[in-house]
Amino acid sequence: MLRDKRKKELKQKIFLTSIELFKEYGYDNVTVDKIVSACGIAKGTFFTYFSKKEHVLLHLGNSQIELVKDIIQKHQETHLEKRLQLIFNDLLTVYVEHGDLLKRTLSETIRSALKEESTNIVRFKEVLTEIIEESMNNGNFESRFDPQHIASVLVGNYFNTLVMWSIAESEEDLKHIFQLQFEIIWKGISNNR
Amino acid sequence: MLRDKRKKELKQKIFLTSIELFKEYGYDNVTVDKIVSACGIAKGTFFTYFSKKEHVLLHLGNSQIELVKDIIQKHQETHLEKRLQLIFNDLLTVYVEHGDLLKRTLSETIRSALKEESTNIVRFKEVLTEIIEESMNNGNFESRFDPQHIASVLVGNYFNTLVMWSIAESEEDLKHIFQLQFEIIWKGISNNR
DNA sequence: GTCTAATAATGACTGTGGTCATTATTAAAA
DNA sequence: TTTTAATAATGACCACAGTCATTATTAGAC
Repeated sequence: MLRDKRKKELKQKIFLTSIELFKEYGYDNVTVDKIVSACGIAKGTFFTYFSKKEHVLLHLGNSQIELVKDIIQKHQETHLEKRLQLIFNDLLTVYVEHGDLLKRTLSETIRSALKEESTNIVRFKEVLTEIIEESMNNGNFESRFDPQHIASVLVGNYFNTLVMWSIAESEEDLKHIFQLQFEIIWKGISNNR
Repeated sequence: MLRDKRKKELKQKIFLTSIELFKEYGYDNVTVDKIVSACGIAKGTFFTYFSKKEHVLLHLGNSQIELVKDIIQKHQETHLEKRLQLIFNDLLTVYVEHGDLLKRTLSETIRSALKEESTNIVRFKEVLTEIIEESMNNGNFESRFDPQHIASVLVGNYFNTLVMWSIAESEEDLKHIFQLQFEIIWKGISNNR
């Protein structure tokens, strides 16, 4: 149907325009009115596509999480540790590309996870749980811990790294810090005694 | 000075009244006007004490973090693992006491950490770093990892547990889940090979 | 092509967070 | 006690996110 196509296009247009403006002027300095006039639409229209202004950022976050599946497909490494490292590495890359918007997206992702539906983070955890179980079933990985909790710890560490890095404004490489912390976690996860 | 005492009292009054109202009606359903009329003050006065409505929640979060030092003093256990468990356990207790407000406080804590100053989480991490270093210097604890990163992983896991638990609305006991994940992390941290 | 039902766009309007110039209060100086 | 300078309280006011009754557009039925 033509209508559906147009809708997708318009949503995308609003999304891209918003992001562009956010990057240029900062989230707080961009009013919905500005977005709307930049798109050449009425204010109400914006809200038929994104019920809240913040939801534009969530859309950004979501599209990242959508990527998780692709990224996982991409890295068919059998060694779980290596595979996880590759996956997280790709995710961090995508996140960092959005520079300053990262912080805002990050807090909106967490906030929405805590408020409304937004299964976002939960889905992420589920996907990780799956590949951990898969590795366990294939005999490529052993652990005395529950895949659920392992996945939870991994996700927690991922977000923690992003948050801590953002706060610190550290010059240190994000991926490097993640690597260091992943090492600690991995030692805890794996069966090496 | 008399003035200073009154200021503290008023701030506390605004704080307590707000929290009470939030618990009764939910954060979003309590307008600043309502708080203000419940306190018998003018709107502007509210904002001389809390520059944003959300800052009331941060005050709640902060006062928790302030507790960290007391809690640490309280548990002078020499065995680091045990000591950390006791500390986190106390923190979780305090947090959970605020029930539904927990989620909102949590996301505001993270959000503010990412936005403004709010060294909150950073301070928490620093305090943990200190006691880890202390234990290392006393020879009570050995690890091949950097205290900074260990503390970071611990803090990450603490918040992660809270977030995941809040999202899941799990009936499972928060402390139990934390315990399971702490076990994983601790195995990663400690020198046992 | 016309009619109709469903869906989308519109923008005046509202509620609420937050500001700021003005007024009131206090602590200390004269 | 009076004066003065600093600080706090006030509430009319503003900006902006989000709503909703109304209008315009589209897809399909006939």
